Amino acid sequence: MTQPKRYLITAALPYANGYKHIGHLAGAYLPADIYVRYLKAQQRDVVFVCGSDEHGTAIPIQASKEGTTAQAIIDKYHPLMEQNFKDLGIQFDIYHRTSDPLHHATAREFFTKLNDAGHLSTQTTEQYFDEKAQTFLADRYIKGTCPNCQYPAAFGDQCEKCGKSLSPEELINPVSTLSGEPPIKKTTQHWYLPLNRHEDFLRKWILDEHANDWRATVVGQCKSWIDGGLQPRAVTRDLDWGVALPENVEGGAGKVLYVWFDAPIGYISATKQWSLNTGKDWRPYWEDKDTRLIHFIGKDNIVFHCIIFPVMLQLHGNILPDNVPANEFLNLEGDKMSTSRNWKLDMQDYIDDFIKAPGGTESMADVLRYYLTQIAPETKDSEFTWKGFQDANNSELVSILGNFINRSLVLMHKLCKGKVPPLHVESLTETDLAMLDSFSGARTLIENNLENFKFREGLFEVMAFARSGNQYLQKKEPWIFAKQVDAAGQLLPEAQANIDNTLHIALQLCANLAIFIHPFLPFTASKICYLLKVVDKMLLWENAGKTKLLSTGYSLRAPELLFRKIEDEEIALQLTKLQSNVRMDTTTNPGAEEITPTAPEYAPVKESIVYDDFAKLDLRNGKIIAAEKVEKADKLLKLTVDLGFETRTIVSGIAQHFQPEAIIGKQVSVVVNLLPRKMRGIESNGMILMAEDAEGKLHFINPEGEVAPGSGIS
RNA sequence: GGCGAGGUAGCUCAGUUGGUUAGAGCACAGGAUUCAUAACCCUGAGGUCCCGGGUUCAAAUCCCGGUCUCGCUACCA
Repeated sequence: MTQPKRYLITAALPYANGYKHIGHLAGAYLPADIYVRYLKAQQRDVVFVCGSDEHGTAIPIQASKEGTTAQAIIDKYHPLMEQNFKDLGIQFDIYHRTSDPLHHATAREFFTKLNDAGHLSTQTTEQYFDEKAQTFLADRYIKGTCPNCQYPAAFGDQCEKCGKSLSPEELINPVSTLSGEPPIKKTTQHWYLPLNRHEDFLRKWILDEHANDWRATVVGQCKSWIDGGLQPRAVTRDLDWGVALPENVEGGAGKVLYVWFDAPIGYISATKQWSLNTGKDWRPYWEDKDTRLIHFIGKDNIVFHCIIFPVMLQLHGNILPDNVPANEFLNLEGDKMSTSRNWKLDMQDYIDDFIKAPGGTESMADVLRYYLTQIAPETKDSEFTWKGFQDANNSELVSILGNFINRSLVLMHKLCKGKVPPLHVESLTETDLAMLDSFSGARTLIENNLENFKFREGLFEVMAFARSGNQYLQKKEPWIFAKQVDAAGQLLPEAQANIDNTLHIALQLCANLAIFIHPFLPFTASKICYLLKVVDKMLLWENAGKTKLLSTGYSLRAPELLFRKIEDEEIALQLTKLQSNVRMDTTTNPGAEEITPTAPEYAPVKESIVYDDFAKLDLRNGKIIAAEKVEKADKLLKLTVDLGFETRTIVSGIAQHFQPEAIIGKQVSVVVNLLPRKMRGIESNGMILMAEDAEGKLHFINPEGEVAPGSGIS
């Protein structure tokens, strides 16, 4: 593989609606940072871009939760996230934001170019518009009389009574469910990215050309999408938060770009901002074929970075990504990380507890980087446990890496007067030579792993190198030679030569360790440099594997410990904290995800109703007398419910929460005057009321004691 | 239900195009040692390679069926 002229590395734009957790860190930012640091150590031309994704509907939703404005939300979280990354040593060349005017201009330009060239399709429709609410109405927000069966409360997409699919235009006397007013018709036009036109290109590019060099899970996911048939995807939407369409675009007023379209363009605007900051040209990074573009993301983002954005880039005349090393998910203590349940570890929390707390150090950032790299979900989901974290620190960082550096320096101070001892070539043993020989081999191993995005294995090789240092010292036993003295108490010259050689080599190994560990643990690498009294420039990769990095006679600093032990109490504290935090705090830090718009966790309180509206509902107590799973549906249970006056079949979407056998005999609350509806071929006559808790689990709503089936509820 | 990725030691994971006795780190046990943060070093124990068939001289690896986990998707009024 020939080396490209330059690299552009991106890490998924974090969504600016709350703190990001360590799953995000392990999935995208940390591997990206390791890769970038390695490339930079190689002195390659590389730009590492990232930034906050500040559009989409989740931002205004978060704003209403926090009782503030969308702008205030992004202004709050953008700097916080930027600082979190800094504290953990994630070293972006630019951390931009999509609310920046430069981004808006870039995204508009991108849209315009595609639109002018005819790469977007449009669809103009007359859509119902609620003047009172000042918004276009989605189909299900419109009600009216069904043209088919005259049922007066049919929805805009389907009549509940006769089951006929409808469009809002067919409804007689349509009414907005938001305001209750008759909506007016307003012409609206939307733009679409016709992905279906590019199926051949995607098939060839991904399934042929990258079948082997991309991760299996990435290719598989793409294949699944392509085989499923690609559909045109709406690029615009009627919303007031986002990148407004260019003014000269006819019919574009009041519309913004869909967040999935504008967010990845954020990589380009970030590069432009970097260009403004540094005076370097941004264009080659996005246009020159000699640039290698790499997107680091989590697996939830595969479709955007492998299907949609590449199509956009290709149409716009940009280069395509060379690889998209998507990671799987990171679980926490036996369970999926969840923001809504607060089962997670935020970067901010880790920083507060281990780095910025009294007695905290920067090196604790490296401990997290170490453990997260060691368990990186490169091929399958993996799990963060506090015990694992403690073990990784105490048994590996402290005992192997930290200990080797420390014992080398201590021995050197005790046996070599605090200076790098000379190398006595004539007295080198086989062990010495083998050790020296292994330096370059270690470099090659680590290098190959890093080039192929195998960070877990790369880090393992670094530790293996440190371990070999311990074995070396053990074999050479300089502390034994230190006892070989003559009658006058003077150390024998052969013994001194042997000691000198051992420590000379051990110290050169320390210097190499600094270089090798640097992409992974940058703070540790700097600290080793400090102890060895060398400048950070030594960390350049060209020095890796060299055996003469430290010059003879150079005096080094007194040893300081690189890592401290993590006590059981600290781990217990974190576990307690995790448990006690569950379910609290559901009002802040909502759905954390990049690019993909998210659904609200709390629906806003609905429009007030009068008592008569409520009285229309007929709610009854019922008893489940039979339950079975509906075929070919994951979520549906077919229930037979005794309502006293009759027995009904009701289909309910609760299969993932209850075993059919376990709910027989349960009392339930039923809406009995809901019109029948067919689901998976079975007619459902009513609806079971359920409560959803913070964990998303469903619970029946039922009376405290036994109440006769058919009894009214009000 | 459809599609995709996985299931290998107590834990985290390697296992290239089938090829001796399936590997590593950590944890665990025993030993040795004392320069080092009760650290290191050596040795060892520990496996139904998810299950069942099939192909083959030979299967963790290839094929078929099943099962479990995760993700996407459909079903949720």
